[in-house]
Amino acid sequence: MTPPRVRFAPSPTGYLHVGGARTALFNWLFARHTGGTLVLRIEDTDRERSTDAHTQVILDGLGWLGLDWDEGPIFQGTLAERHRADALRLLAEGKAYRDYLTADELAVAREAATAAGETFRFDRTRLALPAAEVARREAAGAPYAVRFAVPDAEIAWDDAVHGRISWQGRDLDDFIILRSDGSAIYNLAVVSDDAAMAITHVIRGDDHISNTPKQIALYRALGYDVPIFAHVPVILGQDGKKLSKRHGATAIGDYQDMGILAAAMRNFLALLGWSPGNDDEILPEAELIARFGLDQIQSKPAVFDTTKLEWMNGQYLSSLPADELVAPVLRELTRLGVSTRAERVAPIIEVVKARARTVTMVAEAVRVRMPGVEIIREPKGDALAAKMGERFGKNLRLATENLEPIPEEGWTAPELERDLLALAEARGLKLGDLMQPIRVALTGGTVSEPVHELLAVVGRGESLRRIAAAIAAPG
RNA sequence: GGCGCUAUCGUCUAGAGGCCUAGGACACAGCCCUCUCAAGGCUGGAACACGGGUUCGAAUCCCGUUAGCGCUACCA
Repeated sequence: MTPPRVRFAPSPTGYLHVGGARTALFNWLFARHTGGTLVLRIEDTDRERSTDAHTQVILDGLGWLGLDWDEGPIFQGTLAERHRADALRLLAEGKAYRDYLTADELAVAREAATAAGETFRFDRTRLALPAAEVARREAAGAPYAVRFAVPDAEIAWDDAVHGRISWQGRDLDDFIILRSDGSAIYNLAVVSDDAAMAITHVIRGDDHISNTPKQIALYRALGYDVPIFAHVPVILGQDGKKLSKRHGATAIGDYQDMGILAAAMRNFLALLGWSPGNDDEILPEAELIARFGLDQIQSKPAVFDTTKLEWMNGQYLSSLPADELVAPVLRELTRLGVSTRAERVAPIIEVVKARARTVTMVAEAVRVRMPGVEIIREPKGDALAAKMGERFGKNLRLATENLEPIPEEGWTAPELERDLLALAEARGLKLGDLMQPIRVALTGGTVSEPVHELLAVVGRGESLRRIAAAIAAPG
């Protein structure tokens, strides 16, 4: 069996939507799983709305997700001649016909039908102009559109995700394949391209189901092999409506900005509408590729759950080595206006990553642990100081007395832990009463990694300075 | 309106006639661990849209109803 050829064909009329990204991911997983070829085709035939900037955003988004392609990007705009030739061939073979009706005349007919409470249908016999009028317009060189004569027969296919889907040709209008300006309409262009590119599996959004019978009719009329279709359901927002800007982040770039890791995004998107068949949730790239299959794609739409995405991101944050997080964290720190180096940041990431759900949270935690930065006092930190009253400052002074003698070389997590534990023991202090004030002094808040690790990562000088400041300016 | 698609916990899903008094994950609640918070562990509440069939037996097959969504362009 020859390896499959699939394609991802976005329109550069906007950013890369999560739905589009998932379609791309499914195509990519299928290609990688089967050893097939993924073609990237940019469908830029809508000249009004297509822009190079959008194309770039889409390419960037795919790159961020780690999705690569084997052929392309091919710009559909450059293929117009072949589209036209296919349409003209259909015309020559009598499988399509000229329609001299102008767009305005068509609109009038449509309105009339709607006003009469009827369903508007393009009726070949009823709407067609009288022969004399056709001849007159033809002689005058009037522009015409080309309509495909849909055969009155059953059009059915075995969809890889939905099973058998069947339509009656008579339920389809004779649709236009060539505009009066000579350019091809989407349905024809897609068929022409997919056939020319020898695409074997069309994996695309559910919203194309109703285009499929038209396209199959076109494949048949043109004598091309009909590919296998796999229609992937749409992604919905929390309210069950199609995911849109109203729901907040929908562009793939938004998630990058939110501090989502590409690996987590990929994993999450894969599980949205696809299942490996068992209870596994965390599936690294290789696993995804190994287990992916069209038949495990869900046939109903899925609601996008940002909370679960963040949970998954937290899982990746915890398990990924700090080294792999340095780049995204550095990127985020730059956005926060902090410039630093990888060597400084890596050890801090190591101790804070387990507690974070997003790269943004990691970056913020890293920032707070760097010398000379301003500490933002959190309400909980103040509340603790207030609750402890005098003991807050007293315990901090006690801690200082014990920590100050520790030399720079001894300022390590194990050493500090031993020292702090001994102090609490000696003074009969509850561990929390000793540790929490230090935590508040160093971070402003009540949550962090274990205090000895925190002290180690912040460093001797900065730690002592922050504790002193907290003693001087209590809650 | 017509045509088509879909229907398991709040959400993502497992389930391809008996293994289902329906399993897992997120979220939620409680407990454990613990200097805090995460993580982790344990426990709990929570679903087969409805109605008919078929069958010894149905979440699983068929039909209908309801609901949601998509298309119905000289957009893609």
